[in-house]
Amino acid sequence: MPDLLTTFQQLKKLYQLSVDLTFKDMQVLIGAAGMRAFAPQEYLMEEGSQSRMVYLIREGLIRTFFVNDKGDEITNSLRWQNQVYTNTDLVLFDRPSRFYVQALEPTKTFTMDYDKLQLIIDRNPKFEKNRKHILLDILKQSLEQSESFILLTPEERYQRFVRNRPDIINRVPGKYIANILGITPVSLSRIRKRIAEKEMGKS
Amino acid sequence: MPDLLTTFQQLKKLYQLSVDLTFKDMQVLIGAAGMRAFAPQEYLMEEGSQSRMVYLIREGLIRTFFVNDKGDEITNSLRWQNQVYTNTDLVLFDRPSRFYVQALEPTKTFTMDYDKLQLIIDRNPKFEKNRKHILLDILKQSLEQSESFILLTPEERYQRFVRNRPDIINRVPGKYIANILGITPVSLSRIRKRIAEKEMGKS
DNA sequence: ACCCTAAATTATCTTTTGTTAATCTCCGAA
DNA sequence: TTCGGAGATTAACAAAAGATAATTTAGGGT
Repeated sequence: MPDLLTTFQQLKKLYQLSVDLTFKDMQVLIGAAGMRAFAPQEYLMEEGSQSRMVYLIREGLIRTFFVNDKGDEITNSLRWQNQVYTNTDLVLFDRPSRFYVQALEPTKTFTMDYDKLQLIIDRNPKFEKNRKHILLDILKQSLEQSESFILLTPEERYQRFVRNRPDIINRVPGKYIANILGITPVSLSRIRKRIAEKEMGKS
Repeated sequence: MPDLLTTFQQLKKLYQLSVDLTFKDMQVLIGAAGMRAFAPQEYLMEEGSQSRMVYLIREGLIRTFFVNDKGDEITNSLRWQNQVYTNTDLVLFDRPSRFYVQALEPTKTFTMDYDKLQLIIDRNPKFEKNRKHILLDILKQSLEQSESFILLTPEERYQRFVRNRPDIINRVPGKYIANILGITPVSLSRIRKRIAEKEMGKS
């Protein structure tokens, strides 16, 4: 059994949940939730899925990707501990998922159907205030990503990624990082080399 | 005075508002709203603004931009008729605006303070159902933009822009379009030339 | 109709990226 | 321990983008 209290405190901080939300409130949610573990390479979801499952990642790391015209997999996001994944295509936009979702590490999740989650939140006014936060979190990330493409060069995007997610960079194959930065793995390799050479020059 | 009924019907369609929302409901909102017109080049908002004003554009076109380290203006979005602009930095993320907002055409808007708008929505349950739609619309646009940077080349992004916004392309200086596509105006010019040459070859 | 200015295009050169293929490295399974 | 394979790096070349500056185009104001 995971350390639920720790999980709760991390979540509260991460999503800036209101102070009067207690561990007991959280237990209502957790009591109604399922649990599911995924082995590396295993899929949480596939293209075309109409799943309305919400996953809270307790441990591990997942990637989402789509398959382009040429048949290549293009990774477009990573999620890890304490983050939420749900099929936004279906839940927000009423269309089947365009993505595959795959565990990259042994991954443990809480699971709950989206509609059931909404029901519980509806019935408990304490949750109401916090409902927006996860949606806002997704929006914030997305806005930041768009901005980074407009404002930064690929090299700068990589450096920002390293700075913002130093813990993640060593857990994920570089080719997935490259996709997320909008470049090829070969180009990422060259960028790394350039940066290393600059670092040399400095010291 | 604008044709409010037409505006209402357009909005209802654009944001997929619920069918039982009547023109009369809308008039409650409009009655509480102010109006403001902007001349071309005039600013709706400047960097550092703590304005909580929500603008509904009745007519015209605006751009948002930031100023980078070098002092260049980088346009990062365009909004036009029936779209909403608000200082998302402040309203969503509690920080002063990083953007300037400028009218590019003679622009007429409805205006209302964000908090007042929320109050009215709170008091009228008919609006409640529809509250999410504008936020979702922003999110959808942002997700699509991020995706386009990961999946498409600059040339493909331009072609998608032309296809999706044929009406806008002729109303806006190309340099702003270039910014939004994440490329330089010079590069946009070359892309246009390449495309024109390909079109030649076809016919 | 003319001028002025901003925007767009073109030219030139440098830098970066994409593409493809070869090589290298490392880790896990047998 | 060895072998196989995936991922990373490197190489070589073509294509595209960035930077800067010169030139052309187009539109607004007088």
